[in-house]
Amino acid sequence: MATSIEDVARRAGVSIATVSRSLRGLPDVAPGTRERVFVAARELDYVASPYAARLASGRTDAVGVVVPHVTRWFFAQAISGAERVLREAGYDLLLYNLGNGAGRERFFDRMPIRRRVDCVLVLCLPLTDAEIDSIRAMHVPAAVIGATVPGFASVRIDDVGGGEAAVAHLLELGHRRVGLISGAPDEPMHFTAPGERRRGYRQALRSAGVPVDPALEVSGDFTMDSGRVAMERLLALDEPPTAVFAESDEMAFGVLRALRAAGLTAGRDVSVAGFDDHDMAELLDLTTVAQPVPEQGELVARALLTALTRKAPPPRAETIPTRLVVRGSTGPPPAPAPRPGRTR
Amino acid sequence: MATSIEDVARRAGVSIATVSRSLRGLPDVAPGTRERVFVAARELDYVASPYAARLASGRTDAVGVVVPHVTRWFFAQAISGAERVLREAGYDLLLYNLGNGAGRERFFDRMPIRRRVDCVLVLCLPLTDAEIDSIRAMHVPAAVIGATVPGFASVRIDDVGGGEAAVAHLLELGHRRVGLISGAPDEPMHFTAPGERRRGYRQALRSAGVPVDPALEVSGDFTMDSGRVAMERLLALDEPPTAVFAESDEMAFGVLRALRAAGLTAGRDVSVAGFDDHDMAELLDLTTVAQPVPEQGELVARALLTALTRKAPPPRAETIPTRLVVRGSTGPPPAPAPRPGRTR
DNA sequence: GTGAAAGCGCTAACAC
DNA sequence: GTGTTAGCGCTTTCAC
Repeated sequence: MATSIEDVARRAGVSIATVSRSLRGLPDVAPGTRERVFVAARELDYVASPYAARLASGRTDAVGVVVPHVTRWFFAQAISGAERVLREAGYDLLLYNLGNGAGRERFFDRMPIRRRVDCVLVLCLPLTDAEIDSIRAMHVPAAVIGATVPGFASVRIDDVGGGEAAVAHLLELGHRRVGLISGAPDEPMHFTAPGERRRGYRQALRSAGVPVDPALEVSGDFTMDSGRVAMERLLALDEPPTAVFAESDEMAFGVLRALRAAGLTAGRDVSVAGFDDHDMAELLDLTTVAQPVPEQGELVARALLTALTRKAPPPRAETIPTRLVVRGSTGPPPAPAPRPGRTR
Repeated sequence: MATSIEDVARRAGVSIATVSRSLRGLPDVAPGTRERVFVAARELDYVASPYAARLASGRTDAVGVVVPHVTRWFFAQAISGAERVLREAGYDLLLYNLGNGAGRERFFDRMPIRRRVDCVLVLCLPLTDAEIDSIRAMHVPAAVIGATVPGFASVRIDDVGGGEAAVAHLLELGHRRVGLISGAPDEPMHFTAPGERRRGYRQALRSAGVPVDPALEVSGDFTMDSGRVAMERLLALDEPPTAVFAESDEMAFGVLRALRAAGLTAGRDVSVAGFDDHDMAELLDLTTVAQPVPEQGELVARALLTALTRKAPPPRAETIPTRLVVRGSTGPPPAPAPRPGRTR
């Protein structure tokens, strides 16, 4: 078997209690003793069994990270940020990738995460009430990104402000018919981004004295393909918009695709603004609202660590700012308006 | 505290051994007894403590997954494939995201993964000999994707064939000056993809009777930006290539960017072929060599599970085929050759 | 400052 | 088919 704490104790000529204390850096160990233990441990290439430690201490030193899809840009970014701070703090990261709907159901049904983590980080954005209850039933600190859940710590961006900035930019360029491609505002999913970005869109219109036209608002589901379909719908309108704000870059990519298919050029014929500043946004020259995703992962991880150490500090909901990145996909409306008439 | 196996035993009127056997589905339990145990467990909402089980059984039922960057498309895809089969098989997935070079060094130095997993899946492609030794020292089954390591199970694609197919396609279109943008062939990293894709490139040229011109081969490092820089170098040649094969889509994206910056159109002025079939390849209309990444993750995970159950089946190195996907970024060379002269 | 000993909550022999 | 019991390898009191 692997070398155990007893082997180290024997070699260092001390008791296993002293070995435990020394190696964990606890006080009340004479410097010389500690040194002898370190040497013995090194010589034996000793590593404490984490599972034995967990059993004895009651702590798991592990955090569960639940994501819908590791493959989606946003989640991968968030995980990497969270992983860094958790790992640094000595925590193990148990990954639960939900995948499809069936996987999601299975997870919340069986809760395989129970009893194996000290806290949970749920990046699974649209959370139903039942799912939230399942997490709550674990009785460990929990945190989310991009949503606000009572009792959970959370980190999110200023979605309203971001949406407003994007649309204000389009309006400043002279656009008056600005389309919106929103994510699905499923309720009660506690996923507030779609609704808030839309609020930002409307607020910007109102501030500019431009009437809100429901015909210009189309729903997608945050995938590229849904963006393409939505844009096709907008292009089919009698009076298509001269600019579009997509609530995510991936949907904006779909918009770009629809434009190309229609023989239109982004930034000239139709302006397009996205949201996220996806890695590919720069390549595609997409104007977008940048949000620092790895940083959100870091922040939420730190919030979790805080919840773990201190005595019940009420979970905070942090909001961090976004930044408009103007690129080539937005420009003034085409000189000869596609149709001279205005709705009103 | 949480409800323990004793609570269940008491409630079901049996011993803890019977509870253990019943819940784990072991034989030699009377159906009625098992049922009573199940009911009691359900009523108490009992979940066995995984860590106690690990201590007692010696198995960890966990696998460590080591990746350089979760955020890179390839790794995220591979993880999702592997996660699915591991989770289904009841394994926990411990994620180790190396991040930067420092993180990598720290990991292989401290090996925080020791004693906590039954096997390791290393997606960390370019592996040094020292790193491989660190993994070996764990004395658990290990597997890799995209490389071949003695003693480790592995899954990879036919890189030579893929590269050859891409370049053959370009040659068939009539191109005679075909550039190569390769990944860095760092040795001894055991990461064979760059070299093999290059071999495919050269093989295709030779088969077509086109001489290999070292001036047309430039190195990148698999990032988009390195692809952009490499393409700029190729465009600066006296006789720039009319077609380019990039060893990864991300580098090909950089190529597309360089072309646009130079006022050139992909597929008309210069043909571009990539490798991977990245999510964005379709949007960017990039001809590429598709490789099934999640499937590779699944396969390698299954190989690991096999290594875990059966008695030492010698680790296999599997190779799976690729598929050429022709899109708009490749076409015949421009009719009036940029420069009429030919090298030879 | 250090050691002895009692668990932590299971699994796995072994006995019945 | 079921129960008893001895660990698994630590942490944590509590003495000294």
